[in-house]
Amino acid sequence: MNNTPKVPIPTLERLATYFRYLADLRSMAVETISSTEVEKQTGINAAQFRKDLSYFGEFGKPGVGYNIVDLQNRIAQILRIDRDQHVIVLGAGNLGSALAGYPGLREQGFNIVAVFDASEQKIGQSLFGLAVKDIARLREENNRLQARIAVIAVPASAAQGVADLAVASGVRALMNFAPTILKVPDKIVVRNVSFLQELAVLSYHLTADAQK
Amino acid sequence: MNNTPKVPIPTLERLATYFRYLADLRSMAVETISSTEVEKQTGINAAQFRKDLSYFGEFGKPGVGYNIVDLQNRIAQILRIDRDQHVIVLGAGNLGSALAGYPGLREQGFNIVAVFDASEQKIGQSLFGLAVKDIARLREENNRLQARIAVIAVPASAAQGVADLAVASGVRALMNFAPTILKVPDKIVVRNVSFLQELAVLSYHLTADAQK
DNA sequence: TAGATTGTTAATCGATTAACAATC
DNA sequence: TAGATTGTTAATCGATTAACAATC
Repeated sequence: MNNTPKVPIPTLERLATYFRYLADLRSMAVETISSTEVEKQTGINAAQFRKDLSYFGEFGKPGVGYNIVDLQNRIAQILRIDRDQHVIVLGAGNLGSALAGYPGLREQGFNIVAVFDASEQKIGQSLFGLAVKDIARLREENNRLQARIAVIAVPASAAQGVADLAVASGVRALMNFAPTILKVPDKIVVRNVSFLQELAVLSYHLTADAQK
Repeated sequence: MNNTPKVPIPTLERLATYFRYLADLRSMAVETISSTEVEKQTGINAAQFRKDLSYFGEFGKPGVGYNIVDLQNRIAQILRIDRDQHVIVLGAGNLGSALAGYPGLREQGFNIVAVFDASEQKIGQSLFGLAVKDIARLREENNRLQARIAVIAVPASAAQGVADLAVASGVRALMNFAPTILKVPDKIVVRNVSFLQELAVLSYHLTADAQK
């Protein structure tokens, strides 16, 4: 029984943007906002904004707009960031360490509960108050931690193995920083973050004849 | 005179993926590859692959496939990663430091030439062999460095100011890690990397009724 | 009530994929 | 030549945006 009519990924991404934007408005003690005002300030088309929300219900009042606090709460519910989400970081290199210490995540309800690594030197070290754990013990540890989201921050050569281990340990969603295509079971969601891809797009647009 | 018929962004992103994938094949001493083989190994539709390349010319031989070395070189040319691209990192916090030390970038032709920060304590420190420079001197420094790509790794509150400074210093492409919407002149390209967005999409898909 | 703004339908735009003639 | 695979056109799919009746 599936009543939500398949929400586009871009809509979910924008929802996260709205959430943050609403937090800013909230701190400025604004009460309501209209979709045209959203467009002015974020550049996201007003119809787009209304359409995005329409996948999940009715949130505004015709003639008035949207109550900021209410809307932010509803978006938090939709994205399941109204509760704390346990996240584990796999790989305690530069990137894994940076993520473990990134304050923005916890603020938004993503709670990094453990960091794992394979290196003898790193295991046991403290990283922003978290002890680095042996990745060989991921399964036992996650049995206790119950994290469903994992961040893969290991070298490309190790990424598939780590992903397999994560899936076997009950993880259902992966944020993958390794520049490699992961093979995972159908039920598992993967988001690839590729610095190389981003830079390549930028680099392409630097060329003279790529100008619009 | 614009002969390239507006290339979709997803095509450029996939081009970066092909580039890396071809590097792997190359190290395995494979000579040629067909689009169906690409589909099998990467999951990217064979027609998609051919279409992506078709924006830039003809690269394959009917009945044979694509020469791996040639194709990789051509893609490098298209993305301008055949030459070294100078990149500056703005912000020497956890994330900026991690990026400065990320080996994958240099391998792909992205050469981090300097790191800038505003903090007294950080200026002058060494980061993976690079001295952290005073961001107040960005303009003079980049006059010499001539970087056209900048990575913004500062807190959201500082991001717009840093972006303005970068643009005034000759930067034309921005990779923005700050969770904020940057206002920049039309000519400037921005790619936003939002960990929050990624995690929100994952988080949403953990819910039972989000299953396809 | 008149003015503003919503939620939604329909039109548009753009990207993906299937099909196939051309070609090695 | 027969078989394989390209490059490209046309069909499909999906996302964005404009338009507007409903409603505060």
